[in-house]
Amino acid sequence: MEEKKVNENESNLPKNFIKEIIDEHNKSGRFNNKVHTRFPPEPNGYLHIGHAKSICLNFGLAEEYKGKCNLRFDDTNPVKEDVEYVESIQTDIRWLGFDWEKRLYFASDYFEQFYEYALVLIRKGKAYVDSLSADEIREYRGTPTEPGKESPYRNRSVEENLELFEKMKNGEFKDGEHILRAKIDMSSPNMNLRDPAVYRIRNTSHHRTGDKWCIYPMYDFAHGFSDSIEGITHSVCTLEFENHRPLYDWFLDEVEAPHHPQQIEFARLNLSFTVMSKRKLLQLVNENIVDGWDDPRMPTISAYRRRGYTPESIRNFAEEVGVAKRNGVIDVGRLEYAIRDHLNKIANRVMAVINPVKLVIINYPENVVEELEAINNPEDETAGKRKIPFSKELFIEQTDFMEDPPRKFFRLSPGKEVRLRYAYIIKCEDVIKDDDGNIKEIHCTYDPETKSGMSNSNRKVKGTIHWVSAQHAIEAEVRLYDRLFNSEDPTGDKKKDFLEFINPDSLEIKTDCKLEPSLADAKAGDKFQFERNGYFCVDTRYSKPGKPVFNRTVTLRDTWAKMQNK
RNA sequence: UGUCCUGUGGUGUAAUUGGCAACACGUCUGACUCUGGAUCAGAAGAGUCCAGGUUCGAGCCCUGGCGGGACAACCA
Repeated sequence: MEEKKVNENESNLPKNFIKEIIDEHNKSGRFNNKVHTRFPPEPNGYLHIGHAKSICLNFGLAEEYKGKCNLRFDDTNPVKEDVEYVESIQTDIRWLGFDWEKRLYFASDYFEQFYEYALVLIRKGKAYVDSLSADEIREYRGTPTEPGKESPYRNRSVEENLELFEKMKNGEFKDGEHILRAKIDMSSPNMNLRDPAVYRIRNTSHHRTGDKWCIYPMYDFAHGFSDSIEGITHSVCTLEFENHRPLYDWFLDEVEAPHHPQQIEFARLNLSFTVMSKRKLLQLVNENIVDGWDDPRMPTISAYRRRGYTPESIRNFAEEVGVAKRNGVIDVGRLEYAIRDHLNKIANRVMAVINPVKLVIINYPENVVEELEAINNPEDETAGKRKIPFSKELFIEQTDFMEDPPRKFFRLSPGKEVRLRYAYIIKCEDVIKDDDGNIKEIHCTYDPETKSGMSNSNRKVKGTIHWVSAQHAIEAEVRLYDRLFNSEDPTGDKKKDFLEFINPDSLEIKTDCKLEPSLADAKAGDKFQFERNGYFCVDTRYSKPGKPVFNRTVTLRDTWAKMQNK
């Protein structure tokens, strides 16, 4: 047999258009076969799953091509930014499993250098101080289909521009009084080239540079230079910056920057049933529609972490959805698939009853407790086994019993048999109700010959249900989370606000759940599969010793529920 | 009535650069099962936005349409 040889420098991951561009660069030697990327968040909010895609892309590319990836905060707008965010962002990236090593940078570290570049432009006659108001500038800019017109201040002398810019820097003006603009082309069909703003006056202190500056550079000016200074080869960003690329290149060319990176744009992640814009997420937080940035219903990385998602699942998801330039929407079901897939392999199984109803085995002796053996994870032998107590009185799931069952109902109903997982086959003999007709207890008999593992325990029954011994059960609160929106595209309806699509049932709190006793010492963040229910984790905020709170990460695939929906 | 980007099963990505459209999720069968989970076996589903052209041969190339997206912050 001929062995397939895999080139060590070539990964087995699928190619995307960015890797193809990199391959071409490597072939032509444009960047000396180096790959150096960066993830450049603005510290003005929490990272969400869309950022996760970008993080996986940038760090992933670096890893794959044996290059490096920097973390750089794009902190050029002090009025919106905050140190709280620079902390959370680092936490989230580390949690995802990426390492920027010593390369933690801030655009604000380069303010001095940026200022020098601005002077170069002014001296070349490529930038000027404009004294129009913001409103006037907008009017002069024209529209996408009409050319703009030049500012009356456009032809100030270099000397005057230098002097004015100096005064801007020295804090001699109020916000908005003047602005430094690049002198390009007011009639360019690309709006970004119509004399874009370069430096604006902000008499605001910056979270890192304090009061040293009262002028701050704009994104387009600062970003390319930051990339250049750091030796970035491939500056990967989202599609909306496509029209900015000519400007990115213009700045670098005009100051004759020694290193000129390649900007590459890809389609940002859109998820169905989800809103992703920072503004809208902030609104959900501010209006207390959710319980903070890390509310498990949010699409933020911190929320997914709290909800029980694993870094691996998010990275797999990012790899699976791929990278392209076409805008599309990914089905949230894919994210849910990714976390089920991972948790299936690593989460220990456990029995927990979320909506309990009492079940009494009338022919089982009082005061007897059996210790039954249960498998922790059928997908992982090394997870071992544990003991579960069994006794006369149990709790089972309300939904596992029906007085009047439909066809194909494999669970318990009067006169029918079912297996209690890891225990016996039981038969429903009687149903005890209160005066209002609510089921209080279900009475069953058990067959002692059918204990799990016994030689003649192989009798076939249609269903197996989970249970918890009543006297041994520990009580817990369980939070059942569902999608935050009940519309596939909450922002797609122009006539309705996205808040009208909030799913009123996105959180259901169950307070009298009964769990098997092994869960007594579960710690915050621990993840389990509640058999036949879903994956759950111990909440990191509300769970207290002796008063545990579990979050539902995701349900199990449920073909029974699917059948019922038809 | 501009510029740039983009159109491939329901969804998302591929197609060794011109050679029978593949993979994943989803959907549907069936098997297995002490989780209606997982697993296994299989199926349906696109002829690649449209119309021309080049070619023995086009999802890939050319021409012209049509659809979708982005751009008018002193945000990033």
